[in-house]
Amino acid sequence: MMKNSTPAALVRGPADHEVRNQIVLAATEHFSRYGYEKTTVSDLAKAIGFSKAYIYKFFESKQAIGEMICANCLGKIETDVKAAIDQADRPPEKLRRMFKAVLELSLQLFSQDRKLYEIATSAATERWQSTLAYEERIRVMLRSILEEGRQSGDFERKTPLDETVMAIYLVLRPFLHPLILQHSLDYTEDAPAQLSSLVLRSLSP
Amino acid sequence: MMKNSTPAALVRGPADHEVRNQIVLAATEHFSRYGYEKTTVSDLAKAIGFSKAYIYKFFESKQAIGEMICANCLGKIETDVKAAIDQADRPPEKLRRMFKAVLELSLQLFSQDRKLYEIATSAATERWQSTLAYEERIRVMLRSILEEGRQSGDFERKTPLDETVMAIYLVLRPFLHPLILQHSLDYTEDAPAQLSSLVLRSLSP
DNA sequence: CGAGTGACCATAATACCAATTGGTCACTTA
DNA sequence: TAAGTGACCAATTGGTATTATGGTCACTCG
Repeated sequence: MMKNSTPAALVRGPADHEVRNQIVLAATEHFSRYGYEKTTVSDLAKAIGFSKAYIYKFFESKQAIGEMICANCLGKIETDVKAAIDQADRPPEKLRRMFKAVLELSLQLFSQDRKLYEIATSAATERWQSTLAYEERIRVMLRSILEEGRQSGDFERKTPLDETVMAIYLVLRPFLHPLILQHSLDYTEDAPAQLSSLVLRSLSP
Repeated sequence: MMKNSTPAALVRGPADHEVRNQIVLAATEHFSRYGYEKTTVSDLAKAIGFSKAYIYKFFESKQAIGEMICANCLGKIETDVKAAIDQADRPPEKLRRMFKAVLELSLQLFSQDRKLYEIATSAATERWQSTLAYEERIRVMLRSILEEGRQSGDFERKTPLDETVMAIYLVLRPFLHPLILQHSLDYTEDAPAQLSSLVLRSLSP
């Protein structure tokens, strides 16, 4: 099991350096092919033709490398979710798409990049920064849809915004959190539609 | 890991027998003190002064004994939730209390009977009958509140009842499912109030 | 016949030791 | 000095020999 101290600088040494990219590249390759646990830091070193010690000039720990890869992964999902939202122009539809996209993309990671999914699972379970940041960004997206909807008159304005954001986030969470998602597979078919409908009903002015 | 075939008779031999009760009693004691895994069938046999083989005259397997204890446990929660609901007289308040009670009681089991909680976790993860039945009973409770609320005019009547039941169940699930609840501890403070408010807003006619 | 069991089996858990692994540091070399 | 490393350590992990466990069955005995 890994440590998870709170502030912890994850990277060190030269911030923008060719070798850092090589490490990230090799790690992405290895982690997604053999898995995070099965990949040793020496493997990564060998892959880029340097010694293991040199890797630690760039990253605080193996977990730090994992966090980087995980952050990329979640960043990809976030971008795609944003794209899905942008395809709609009215807040209610945006919210529907957000639910649908979050679930589909998470599920896709689960079924197509199982190894990376395992990293995401560890990250969520052990509260890596990458996950915390991702969750926060999801809440921000949620809030901005709500704000837009309140402005446009699509959504009610009485309930405190923070509370609404949190409540909807809690509804979405089982399909965001990799570990929980694994235990919600039975419901992935209808959940996004049913839940976003429920949420939208609750938002009606 | 344990098997989990679908229909499986869990008990066998004489349905109502002194020894069966002794077994259940001893199992409750042992499981909640030492945990399900750490308790061997021989331990139970020793506790009631019979041989291990005799226990198998009453139960199909060790898991079957676990299911019985788990069912008792969940049955207790269900009863208490029912009691909490009955304290309110109007459907909206019933629903609020249901959310609150479900979370409080699950949380209580988690913090006070950790060992039994572990059985419930296995049961939920491996889909024991006891869990499936419990979940179904929760949905039934939900539905009856909804029906009452629709009849009384407190709740809207447009959305198909089944869909509403399912959606609300999905909202509640993270706090019902022992494994998921463990990963939702951060939210237990405000979740029931916020979520039941959201759900009630969605039910308003 | 029926309550109850000892002996038995396949598999799962455990205990144990050797090999790896994450991580550091003094050191080389260009 | 800065890029890069071999050698080293404490802690995990992997492999394995052994034990314990879930479960069955032919059998006893009253």
